[in-house]
Amino acid sequence: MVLPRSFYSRKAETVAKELLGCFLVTNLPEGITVGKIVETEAYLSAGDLSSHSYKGRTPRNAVMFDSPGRAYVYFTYGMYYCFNTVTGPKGKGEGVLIRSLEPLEGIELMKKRRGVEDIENLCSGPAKLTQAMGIDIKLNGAELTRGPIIIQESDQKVEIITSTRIGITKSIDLPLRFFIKDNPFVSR
DNA sequence: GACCAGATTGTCT
DNA sequence: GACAATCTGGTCA
Repeated sequence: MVLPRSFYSRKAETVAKELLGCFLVTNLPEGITVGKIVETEAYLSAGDLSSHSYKGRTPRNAVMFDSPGRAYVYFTYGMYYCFNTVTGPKGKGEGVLIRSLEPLEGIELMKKRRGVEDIENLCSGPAKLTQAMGIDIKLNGAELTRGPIIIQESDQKVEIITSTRIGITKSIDLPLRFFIKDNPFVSR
């Protein structure tokens, strides 16, 4: 079952935790790839100084203020994309960054896109997984309730560990990173 | 293993 | 003009 919009309409921390174990699917002309979400981070709005949305709406972050359940894809470091889901009440500016996946289907395509052979190196980081899944800026604003990117629910129970977020320089003390315990595909 | 430099460009000040 | 929700490949141990 594809996760409905109501799933995303809750606060980012809740969505971030519940996305763990779910399946991210891209269906692009090159083929289908599927990965299990094993690591996420919540980004809030006002008060979260590392969130793109904390200073208000700009052309870049506009999608974060749009409807929950959309994809917020941004370009960073001159060469990488990161993938988020928009969450929370519409207009608030919250989102969840997908940080790593466990590759499940389309692994040969992932290897080709990434240029690496090691399975544990295919999707174990936010910029790695966008490359492996074929996600780029053209998919910014896409609806996750219908293709070409969707997220499917999972009935698996997972054990969740909480920690501080990675790769940021502001609001570094907030416990908004979540990952599946003992999963080898988590980044770092 | 740990640590460091370099890549490369959109975005905001 | 500074910096970025990163990754890779190098050095040194």
